[in-house]
Amino acid sequence: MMEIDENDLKKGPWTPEEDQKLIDYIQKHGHGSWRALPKLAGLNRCGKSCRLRWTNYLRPDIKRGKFSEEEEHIIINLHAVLGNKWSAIASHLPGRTDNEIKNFWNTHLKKKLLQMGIDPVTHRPRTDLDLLSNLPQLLAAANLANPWVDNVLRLQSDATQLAKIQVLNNIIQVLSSAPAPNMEAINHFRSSSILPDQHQLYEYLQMNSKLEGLLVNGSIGFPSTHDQMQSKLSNYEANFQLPQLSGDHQPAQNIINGLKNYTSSNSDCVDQVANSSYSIPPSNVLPNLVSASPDQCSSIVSQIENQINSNDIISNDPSSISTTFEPLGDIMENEASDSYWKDFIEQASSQSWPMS
DNA sequence: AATGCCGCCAACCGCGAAGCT
DNA sequence: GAGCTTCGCGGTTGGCGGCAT
Repeated sequence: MMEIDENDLKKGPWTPEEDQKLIDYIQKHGHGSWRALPKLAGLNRCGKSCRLRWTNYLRPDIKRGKFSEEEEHIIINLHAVLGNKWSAIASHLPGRTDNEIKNFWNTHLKKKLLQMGIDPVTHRPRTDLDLLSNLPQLLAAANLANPWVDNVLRLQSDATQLAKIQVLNNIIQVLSSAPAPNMEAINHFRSSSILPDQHQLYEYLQMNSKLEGLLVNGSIGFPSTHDQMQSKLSNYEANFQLPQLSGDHQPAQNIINGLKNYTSSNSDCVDQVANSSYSIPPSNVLPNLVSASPDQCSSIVSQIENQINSNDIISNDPSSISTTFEPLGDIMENEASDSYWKDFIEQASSQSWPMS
């Protein structure tokens, strides 16, 4: 425990006597040179150890005890902007030291954010999926010819519908992660006249995690039946109470309505595929598929793939969302019976998203 | 009661920046 | 400008206490 280093300087925990010596000396003389201080104060410690003891523990203006909820919010929000700049964060919290904040972050806040589904490093919703980068595989999945399924041809068209739903599922994930607070967004708020308070920003972070949780918490990240899909959407709708940061939530509502309508009108398809021996793999582990589809299905899929490749829409950059929807809209236009699909894509792409 | 595990947090360590000669 | 010293920061360590077995 207690240790003496090679220069006979004491290390380890400070005794009350040592604390008192340090306090007395600094109150009388100020700390001056930390290197010279221990000798002058009669302490058998190195200057660095004295400085740390003073700045992290003995300073009279130190606030001890539990962090308040407001302090928590401030730390989280500042961390989103500043990263691990503990001293910079501490400067916004009178009475708190960088060491204390760092410890609090590592032992409490980090876990809390993870539990909320927020990546404590990026402050964006955690996602194990590579979102739109799965799109080509996903769409290829519509071109099904699963050797384990007897009624391959019927399932092929069903799977096409299902793939679309999963595309929408991914779109929601992209949208829900798009407005995650980042440097730019927070700076925007700072300079704007609609500066939100810390609580609003915090609620906003929580909202992101709710969205993500609803979408990815399922065992395979996708509702397996029509009923589950509808139930998920209802939950999503019920939870969709974004803080009023910068306007309406119409895009999100459109998406929810769109998915509800779409899954309603295709409930047979969703249930059939889900209940068949064809199982929907996790969206990030799509199977290798053999092309053997009816003309219509095959043609749609290849068009989608071509469009995706030619428009280079695979991106994790949230700012690319609006352009992402444009080629999809064009593609869907070719399927006359799915005019709603196109409307939905257009609606989603034409509306701006809060904070984006 | 003894033991092991785990979370918390004070303290240490290493490194880079700033200041001084 | 180079070399040395001092300071401050962020990452890591290790002791302590609480809890489970």
